[in-house]
Amino acid sequence: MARTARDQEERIRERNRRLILKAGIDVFSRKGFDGTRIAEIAEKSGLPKANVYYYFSSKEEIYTAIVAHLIESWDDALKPITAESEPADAFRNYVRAKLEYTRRNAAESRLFASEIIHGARFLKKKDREHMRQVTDRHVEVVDGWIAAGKMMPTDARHLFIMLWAATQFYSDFEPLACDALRKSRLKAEDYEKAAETVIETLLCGILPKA
Amino acid sequence: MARTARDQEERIRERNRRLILKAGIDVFSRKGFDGTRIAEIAEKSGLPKANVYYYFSSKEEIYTAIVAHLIESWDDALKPITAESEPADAFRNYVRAKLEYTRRNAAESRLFASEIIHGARFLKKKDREHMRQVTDRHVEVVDGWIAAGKMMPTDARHLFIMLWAATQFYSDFEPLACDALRKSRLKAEDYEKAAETVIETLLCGILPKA
DNA sequence: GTCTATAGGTAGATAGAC
DNA sequence: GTCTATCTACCTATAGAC
Repeated sequence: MARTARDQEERIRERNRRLILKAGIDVFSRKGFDGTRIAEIAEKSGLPKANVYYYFSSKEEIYTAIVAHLIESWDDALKPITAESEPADAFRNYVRAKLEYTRRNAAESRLFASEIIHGARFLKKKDREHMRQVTDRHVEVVDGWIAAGKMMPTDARHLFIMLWAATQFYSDFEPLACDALRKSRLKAEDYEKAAETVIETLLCGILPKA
Repeated sequence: MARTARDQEERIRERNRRLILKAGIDVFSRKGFDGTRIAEIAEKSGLPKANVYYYFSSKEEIYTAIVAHLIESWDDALKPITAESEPADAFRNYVRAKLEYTRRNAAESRLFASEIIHGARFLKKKDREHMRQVTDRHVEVVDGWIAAGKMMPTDARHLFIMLWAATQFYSDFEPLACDALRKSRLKAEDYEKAAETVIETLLCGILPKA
């Protein structure tokens, strides 16, 4: 009986934390850290403001919890780059997975972009180091492909920056992407066309083969 | 005599407005719109806070003045794309000019990026329309090159998004670029290497020529 | 665990003397 | 045109009853 009651409380805690984080992603991504009001996060999550402070001791704590969580989530999207795969397949899958992920998690993506643009004030050293190491591993794989003659010699680090930039753009800078495409909103098919263009350009370039 | 005095006042006005806008770019780009304090802009420009309000009636007015101005400035960087030039030369020049511009105006670039990420709240309709038209003209040129067999068939709009994304990234997301390149700060030579990688990939792709 | 009320501090904007 | 003092509003965070 005591057992059940405690479980019940634990479930409520878990649920409320989730509600707060979800609302936080929404508000932080639209207003930025300083523009965000705890009152709005409270409202969005259906809790009184004081309850938000019961679960998180400060605005910063909510924010950093969100940032730390989304960095973890990215590791999945980056898995296609392994030494066993062929470069063309690996990059195709990478670009598709990354675009699909940012499309489905546009708010998180924007929140992170804003955090970086404003100097990565709240990005934990540990998380940055993790990202650096993931990049290092991918660079090694690409350098291996180049050494094996499977790819043209290229700077792998700049190559990954290019792919990251191109795939993030559609969600992070959606108003610009909409303007450039002359659409009022981006749909799944626009992301599909984006993937095609990025992949085709990346693999073959734009000059005629002649 | 009255003439000289008025000119003198006009010069002072011009100078102070400039000082405020310059300080504004610095602070807004680091802290975002809501994170920025007028007191800090005043301090940076060497004026008392009340004087800032003498020249601009609100925080928003300073901010929108900055945004409107930097959109104009970009037109120059985009000039290399004209129908008379060859695609390879045009893109080479475009990428170089754009990277050079963002490197030299990193703060403005970040300010604009932050504005877009947070929904382009303060971007004037007129300015957006101007940007759309510039894109349209460039798309026409590229489509012409494709029709003339000077380029592989590609979606020109997505192609420009890709170039814009890749060239903005180094200044806008400098902390990420530094991490990816394993450098503590970006120098001119890093932008040079970026230009090479982007141009080479764009023109020829990464697959071996067989 | 939940919630009302409020303390405490800060920042945008203005009044008004010089 | 310049600047000090201040008004007003709002927001983070907490106290303390239930």
